[in-house]
Amino acid sequence: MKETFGEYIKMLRTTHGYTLTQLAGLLDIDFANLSRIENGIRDFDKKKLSKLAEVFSLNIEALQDEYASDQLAKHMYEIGCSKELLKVAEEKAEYRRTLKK
Amino acid sequence: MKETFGEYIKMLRTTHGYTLTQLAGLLDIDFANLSRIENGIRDFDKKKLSKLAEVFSLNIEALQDEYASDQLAKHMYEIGCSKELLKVAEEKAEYRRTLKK
DNA sequence: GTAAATTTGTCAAAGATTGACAAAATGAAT
DNA sequence: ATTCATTTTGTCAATCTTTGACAAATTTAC
Repeated sequence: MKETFGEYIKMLRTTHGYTLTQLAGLLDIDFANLSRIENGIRDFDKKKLSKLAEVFSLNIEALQDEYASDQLAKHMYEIGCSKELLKVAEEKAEYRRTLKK
Repeated sequence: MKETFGEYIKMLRTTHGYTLTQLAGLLDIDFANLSRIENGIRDFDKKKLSKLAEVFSLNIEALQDEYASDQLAKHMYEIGCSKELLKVAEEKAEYRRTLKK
């Protein structure tokens, strides 16, 4: 899925014909902040993922992966992550895995 | 470099024969917290990277990359990042790059 | 044993994120 | 062009997280 998590939510919302107010109500969040989430200004609250999955009948594990990959992509984007830096990070992540065993 | 940033600092400190108190003094941080940083309990403060580079005569850009890759590795480790998830994240990071132009 | 060094405990201060509501802007319909 | 619904932006207090600071406990080296 090549879109931000916010764009994904907006797609879900519009294809289901919901307004911000309606979806925000179902998710129990402020509609103005949902707007910010869709536009990438704020993050979607991780704790609300299960509710989001419920509302749109999505697989929760898949949704969590969408979320996690989006957060990681954001991190990578923010640090201006080159291929080389990513490679180093992968090795270091692997190293951390070896540590905790 | 296959170690955490904290381990890297500890290596630098010990090879230079500094105690926690001494290095903490040079970096202007609390020695107890430096201990936590070395042991991965707390993060090194990004804003102190230039001071760290100064103290050990390190290339600042290389040090910043060490730091960034460590932070990314930590993030990857924390979410239990699989190869597949990382691949998706890379694509999403690329997508974000295309957006901001 | 003890002195130095390191680690752990704790908590207040600083910083970042989120919730909430108001107000402004956009857009669609007529 | 006016109105009404919707979306976006502004603001700020509340909440959550991180950091700084110092005390106390533990470990290490002699």
